[in-house]
Amino acid sequence: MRALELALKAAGDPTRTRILKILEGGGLCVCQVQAVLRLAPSTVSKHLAILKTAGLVEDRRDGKWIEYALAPEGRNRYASSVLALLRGPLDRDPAVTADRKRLREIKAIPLAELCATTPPRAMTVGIPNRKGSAGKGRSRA
Amino acid sequence: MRALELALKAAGDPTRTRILKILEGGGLCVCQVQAVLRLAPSTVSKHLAILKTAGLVEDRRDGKWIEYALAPEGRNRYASSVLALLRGPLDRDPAVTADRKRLREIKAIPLAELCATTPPRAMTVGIPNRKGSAGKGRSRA
DNA sequence: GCTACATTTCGCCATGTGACGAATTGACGA
DNA sequence: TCGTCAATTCGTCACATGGCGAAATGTAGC
Repeated sequence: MRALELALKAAGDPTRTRILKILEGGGLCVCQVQAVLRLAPSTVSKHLAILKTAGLVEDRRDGKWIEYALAPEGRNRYASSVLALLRGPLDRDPAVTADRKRLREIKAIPLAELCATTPPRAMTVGIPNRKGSAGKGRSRA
Repeated sequence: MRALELALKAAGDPTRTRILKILEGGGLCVCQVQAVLRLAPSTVSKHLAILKTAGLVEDRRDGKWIEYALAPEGRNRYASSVLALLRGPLDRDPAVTADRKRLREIKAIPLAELCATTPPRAMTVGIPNRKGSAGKGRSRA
């Protein structure tokens, strides 16, 4: 039961669903995923690790980058089913289409340039990162 | 995206998976589910509420009991898919077969008798349930 | 109306999870 | 060899979740 549970829980998180949906267009390196989601690298990395443990994605080193892609059919019985479940119906979801749009822009940028501009806050245009009020998790004193 | 997320998260919990699997044999009232799972009524009720919110189950009042059953096909697009996902492959899972065995025993008991004997400790063989101290989750210092 | 009782809601505690920044790891290229 | 930099791991915080018991809810039957 554990394997199915892992797959369902992995896919049941909105951030990870977003990741799976943008990976439908093909494998991406971590910094590309990060650029689309606009989350901290450590956060993205953890989500990817969870998806990998659940068998939903696979990683492959490509030079200095690591590419993540949806797990191929047959790799994991439950994974394939869960991925199939996401395949069609969410394509009209605003969050998904927005991420896809952003992904297209990001794919146009060479990897070296994209990753270099990630740390400061290159394309995180609309996201002031909210000081500690209620935005996300962080809130120093 | 919310609907799919709810369905996946609801099904991604082991206790709720157990519930869904025992409901595959047909609708059950809360006290029957509780007797199979051997969990507190409030806990079972909460799980059922989550499954209902996710569209995976439906409830129907039947006299003084409330019967829960798997949601029929077509009721909720994602729910049907998720339920289908659970349908076959888990049938060999030890936890699932054990629950099914227990369910058969429990179905043999008339509802009035079953529910009446639930509070003290009818078939909760290994579960004393004494007030305060002997519980499980609560182990005060 | 009142009682009985199946179920739900509420309040609580322990644990899990998602987010972050800082520090660590591991390839590539100078 | 050593620095650089993508990615991961570690430590922490705020919040969500699962479990319980006690109290509230609502229906059936008196």
